[in-house]
Amino acid sequence: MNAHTLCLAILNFRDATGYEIRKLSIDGNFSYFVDASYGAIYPTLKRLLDEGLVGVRTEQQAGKPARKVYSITPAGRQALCETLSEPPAPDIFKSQFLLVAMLAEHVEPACVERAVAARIAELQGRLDALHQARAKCDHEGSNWILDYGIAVHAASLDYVKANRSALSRIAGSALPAQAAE
Amino acid sequence: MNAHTLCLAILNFRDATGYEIRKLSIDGNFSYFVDASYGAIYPTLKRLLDEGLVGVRTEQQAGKPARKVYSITPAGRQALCETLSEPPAPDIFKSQFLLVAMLAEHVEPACVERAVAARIAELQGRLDALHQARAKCDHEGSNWILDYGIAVHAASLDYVKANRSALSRIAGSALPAQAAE
DNA sequence: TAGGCCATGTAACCGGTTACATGATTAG
DNA sequence: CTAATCATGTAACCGGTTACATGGCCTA
Repeated sequence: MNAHTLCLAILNFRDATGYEIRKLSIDGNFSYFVDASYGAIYPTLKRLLDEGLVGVRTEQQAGKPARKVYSITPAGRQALCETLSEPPAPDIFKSQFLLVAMLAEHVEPACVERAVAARIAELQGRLDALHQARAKCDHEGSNWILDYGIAVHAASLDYVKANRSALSRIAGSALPAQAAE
Repeated sequence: MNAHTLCLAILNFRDATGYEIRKLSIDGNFSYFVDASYGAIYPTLKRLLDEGLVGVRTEQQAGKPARKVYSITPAGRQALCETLSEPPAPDIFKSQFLLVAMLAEHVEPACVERAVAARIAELQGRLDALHQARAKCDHEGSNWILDYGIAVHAASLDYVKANRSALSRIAGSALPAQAAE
C-alpha cells in the first residue's frame, strides 16, 4: 500500500499528525500493512492537502512544538472508498528468512539455528502483540484482520517449531572446506 | 530481497540467462520471495559481472536470439554465503486485501464479496501450485519452504472461508447515502 | 547528562517498475 | 494472421528510505 492510501485510511479513523501517522504505521494496527517513514508521510500529507482530500488545523502547545492535525474531508473519504473498491492488488510477501532456509545447506549450522531462534522469537512477539491488540479493540473490521493475523502467525509459528530440527539437519551440508580464512 | 541476492541465489542452483532468472522469480520456486523485472535483472547482472561474482558465456542459437548464460563464480558463492549469514531482515508483508477487509464497512458489500471470492481463488491457486511444486521437487531446502508455504496458505484459506460471512455482514454498514451518482 | 519522546520538514540518493525498441520462430 | 515465447537491453520515471537540520521537555 502506498503512503497516499495509508494516510487516508488512518485519517478515516481519526484525526492525526504526521508524527502519529508514522507511529500508527509502525506499531499500531496498520503496522500489518506498512512501515512508513517521515520522508514518505510529510510530502504525502502536503499533496493530499493540495488535492483537498484532507484539511489541517495547527495546534499550539506549551513547551512542545506546534502540531499540525490533519483530518479527512468528504472528498478524501470518497477517494478512499474508490481506492478500496478497486480489485485489491495481490499480496506482497518478502522473506529473507525463507531464503536462508531454502539455501540452508550453504550456511553454517550455527547461523541457521540463530536465524530460526530469532524467527521464533519474532513470530511469538508478533502473535502476542496481535492478541493484545485484539483484546483492546472493538472495531469489527480491525478484529477481522487481527484474527486473520493471529491464525496465520500461529500456523507459521507451529510450522517453524515443528520443523526446526529438520532444517538444522540440512544446514551446512553443502559447505565447502572453509576452514582457514 | 534485492535483485542482487536473487540473481546469486538462482545462479547458485544453476546457470541461467537474464530471461530465465526473471521467469524463475515469477513462476518458479523463487516467486515466493520476489517478482523481478528485466529492468532490475539485466543491470544487476552487468554489475555482478563487473564485480566478478558471476561469469558469462554467449551461446549462439539458430533461429533464436543469442543467449548470455550466466554462472556463479567462487567469489559469488562466497558473497552469497555472507549475505545469508547476516541476521535476516524481518519479513515484509503488504496486503491490499486486508486493508479492504479492515475498512469493509466503507465499501459496497458487492465489492467486498468480489474481493473475498478473488482472494479465495488466488489462495487456492497458489496452494495448488505449491503442492505441485512440492511433488516435483527433491531439494531439501526448497521442500522445507514449500511445506511452510503450504501450511501458511492453508491456514489463510481456512480463515477466509470460515469468516467470509462475518465480513459480508460488516460490509457497507458505514456507507453514506450514496445512491445517485 | 545522555537518551528518548514529541514534532516538523528537506535533500540526496537508490532500487525498482513501466514502457519502449528490436526481431525471429512457433503454435493456435 | 495473431499471439505467445524466446531474448536482450535502455531510459524515464517514481515511490520511498536515509540522513540531516532543529529544538525543547522529561526521565533515568
